[in-house]
Amino acid sequence: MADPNTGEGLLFLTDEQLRKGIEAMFFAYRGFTADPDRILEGMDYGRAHHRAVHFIHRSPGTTVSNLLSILGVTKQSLNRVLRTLIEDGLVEARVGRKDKRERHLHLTEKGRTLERELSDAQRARMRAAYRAAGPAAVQGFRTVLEAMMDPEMRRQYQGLKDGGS
Amino acid sequence: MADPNTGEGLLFLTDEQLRKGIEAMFFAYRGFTADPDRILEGMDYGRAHHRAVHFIHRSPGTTVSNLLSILGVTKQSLNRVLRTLIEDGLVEARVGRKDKRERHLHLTEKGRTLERELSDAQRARMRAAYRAAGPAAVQGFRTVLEAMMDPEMRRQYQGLKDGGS
DNA sequence: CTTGGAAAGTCAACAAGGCTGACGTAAATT
DNA sequence: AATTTACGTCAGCCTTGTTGACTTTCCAAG
Repeated sequence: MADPNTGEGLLFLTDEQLRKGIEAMFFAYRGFTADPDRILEGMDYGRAHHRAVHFIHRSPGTTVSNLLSILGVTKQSLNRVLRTLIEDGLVEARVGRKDKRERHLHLTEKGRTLERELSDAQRARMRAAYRAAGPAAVQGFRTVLEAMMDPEMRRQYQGLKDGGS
Repeated sequence: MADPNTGEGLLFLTDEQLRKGIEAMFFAYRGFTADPDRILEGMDYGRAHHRAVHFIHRSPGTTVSNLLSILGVTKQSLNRVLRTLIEDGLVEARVGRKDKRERHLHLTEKGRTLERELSDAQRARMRAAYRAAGPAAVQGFRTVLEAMMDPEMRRQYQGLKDGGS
């Protein structure tokens, strides 16, 4: 056991352990999206609307292209979602003051109500999981997830200043 | 600070921390699926085929209904995927010996080749993340993910005996 | 002041992968 | 013999992603 590659220290890198991690991601993500999905079904909205509402809430006044790069979809795809949200009065698109080509996105009161409903549900599950796992586990959870992201996404994740208007 | 609810010990349960966890899941899952998606694009296959191949590999001889409950989709949806995999010679469906209604699913050599390519890519990212985060973080990662699952999924995740034939 | 190009929006067409409902068949179970 | 189970299939629908082509607006550089 002089060889560090055969020592106990690296047992967490075996293919079997990695497979368990992969499956954990798969099953956990299902749980992660289950509650908002349940709320959304019945309304005319889906997961794509949830994501848009979430990130507009997080960064009020964000522009369309900003949102595009966060969500990683095409503008046509986002536009379809955004249009219904604006038509239904959940989102307001304000023409930029400095650059009038830009649209700064804000939630209306109605939009904030939906956002709260969705995020309350999602946070409730998250909170239960965090509480059950404890602070040390949560720290590890965040560390591994961050290491799994593409560098570009990691930048999106870490830098939330944004804002503007 | 005699009240435990205001102590430092629960700071990891604030809404802000939970929001960070939610976004970490979102961005990490994108990274998680990126590499297999890249391999699959160009072939006639997608993420659904990957999932089927993964779980058939994990539990050779599993039945169709078994797979249905693991993947959580309708039989029509799974059938569309399974049919192409069988037609293309990646998966073999053997009629059950004891119960001839059942189809026991196995990967062919060709199927194993694709499985290996996909899981190698996915494991590579996972391994890099694990290595960067360290064993303690990995332990926490798994603990939190497990706590996030629906109870039913947790059972699927934990009990992998299965097998059959 | 003109113009090139970025930002935003729109139309059309298409694909993957979910879903429901209805129906058929073979085999096991009662 | 009747019912239930496991599986397959046809048809049709929805959401959410894609590409391509085109227009309008408007900032900024020449």
